[in-house]
Formats: sequence, C-alpha cells, structure tokens
Amino acid sequence: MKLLTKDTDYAIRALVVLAKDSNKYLSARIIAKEQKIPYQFLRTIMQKLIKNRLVESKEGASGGFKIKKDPKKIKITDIIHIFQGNITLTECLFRKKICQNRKTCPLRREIKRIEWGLEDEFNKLTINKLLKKTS
Amino acid sequence: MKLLTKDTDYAIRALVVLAKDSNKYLSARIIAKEQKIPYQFLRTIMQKLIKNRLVESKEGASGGFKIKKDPKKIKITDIIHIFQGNITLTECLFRKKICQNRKTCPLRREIKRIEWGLEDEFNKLTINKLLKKTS
DNA sequence: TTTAATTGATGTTAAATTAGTATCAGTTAG
DNA sequence: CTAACTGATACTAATTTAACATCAATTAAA
Ligand code: FES
Ligand code: FES
Repeated sequence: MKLLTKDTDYAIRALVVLAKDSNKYLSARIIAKEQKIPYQFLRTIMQKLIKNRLVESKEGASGGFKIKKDPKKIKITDIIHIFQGNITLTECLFRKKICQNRKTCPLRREIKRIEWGLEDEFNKLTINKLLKKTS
Repeated sequence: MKLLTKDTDYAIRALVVLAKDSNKYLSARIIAKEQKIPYQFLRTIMQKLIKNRLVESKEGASGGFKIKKDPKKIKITDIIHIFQGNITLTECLFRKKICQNRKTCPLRREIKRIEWGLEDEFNKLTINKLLKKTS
C-alpha cells in the first residue's frame, strides 16, 4: 500500500526547492538535476503546478519557475489532490441488502472519519514546514 | 487516491458474510452471488484467507468456507496487510543533500506519525464491528 | 457407484494506472 | 542569431490491479 505516487513526491520536492530560492527563476533542468527527477516527467509535473497556480514561470533563456503561492499555505493535501484526486477508501463496502441506508450507515461514518483524519494530517503538513525541517 | 483495493474490499465483505453465519459452511458461489463478487476472483481471495488462517474450508459437495478466527480479532489492518502489504507513504522524500540524516530526520517522523495514525484507525475497525453495524 | 457441487493449486489474460519519453512550436536573454 | 528555456500534446513502457480459466482431488447425496 503506497499512499503517495511519484508525481506527488516529485512535486513536493520541486516545490521545496523553489520555496528555498523564492526570489529567482529556476529551470526545470536545474531542479531535475538537483533532485534526480526525470527531466521530461518533471516538465509535465511543473505544468500542472502552473495550472494550479502554485508556481509561475518565465519563458525563454534564463527563464524557469518561481514559487507563487505562499509556502505556508501549500498543504500536502493540495498536491495530493492535484496528482491523485480525492482520498477515498472504497466506494461503498456493502450492497443494498446489507447496508440499505447509505445516509445513515454507521459504517460509512467510520470510513469517512478515517478518511477525514488522514486528510487532516496531510493538511497540517505544508511546504513551509518541510522546508524548515529540511534546511 | 484509493486506499482499499478490490481484493481487500471483497475479502472484508466475504468475512462479514461468513461471520454472520458462523456455524455453517458457505460456498464461494453463494458468497459471490450475495455480494456480487466475480466468482473466480473470490476463489483466489478465499485461498489467501485460508492461508492466513482467517477462515477454514471443507471440500466436496455441500462444502465451503467457515470463519475460523474470532471476528472480534480480525482487524481491517490484517486484511490490508494480506492484500496490499504495508502502509507506507513514500520511500523517502529527499535525497542526501537536503536530508542528510535519515535517522534523525524530523520530516520522516511526521510521515511515520501519519502512517502510524492511519494504521491505528484501521486497527480499531474489526469484522465484528462491521458485522454489528450492518446487521 | 455415479454424479454434481465443491475446494486446491496454478497459470493466464485483460484493464487500468503509474511512470517516463519524445517532439515541436513559441519565447527571450545575451 | 542562437542557445536555453517553457507550452502543449501525444506517445510508450512498466507495473499493478482485476479478473478468467483449467484441471485434479474431494465429498455428499441421488
Ligand atoms: S457501507 Fe455503503 S452505505 Fe454502508
Ligand atoms: S525525507 Fe528521507 S530521511 Fe528525511
């Protein structure tokens, strides 16, 4: 059971690198080299971060990426959502016969509670925290 | 992001069905029909449950499966472990340069804490609890 | 004693997701 | 000009997840 995929992982790393040097543009090539991320893979990841307005970019020579959103406000949850969608355990554990009423299903409550708790943990972890802990 | 795979899901359902009727043998065909689980898929799932001593079986006509381990003691964690392995977030978020010391890495602690918390939640959820909540 | 329903064991295939590559057009600093 | 960049998009490869198939051995019951 793996909770984070490579793209989430790489995105987190890239964001920490950018947050560390937030005043200048860093090229994908530099970030890829520093973090040993496959270059083209990182490119597509960066484009998603652009679309989600976490970073901004400058084209052309000596262009690159710069962090846009405040690292204090970038939660790991945000990144997971971009690359892996929602945190869900499983659609529904039982069929009608066993679990007639989805709305009042107590099991569903348990499941939701676990999901919510996990999301909450990831919410507490921001890029800024990672940055401070690793620098 | 999906935390439970189909086999974990189906195994949980099958175990609840068996726990509900713990005195007789239920065939894979019956369970598959009742829970709308693909028959052959369920067969291989049942074999893993047998190997892990959660259920016992009887061969031949009117044979089938019966729950073996006390449903109070079957944690969702056990089932996840059988079908999905350990709960791990990601190998390691940063390379040497950023995160020199794995043993003392504070980020690693955070990650482990989240993993442990999730595992803890799944530990609290047993087949017996599901059974009581859905019957 | 035959038969139909069952599990045991094992191998194969199909579908979906994850990971990574390739290409080309447009931009810009030097 | 040109080399170093991003934007956009399409593609391929690898891995994991989901499901299917086959056949031997067992057993209750007709
Ligand atoms: S498990 Fe689906 S509604 Fe209860
Ligand atoms: S993130 Fe790997 S040891 Fe810190």
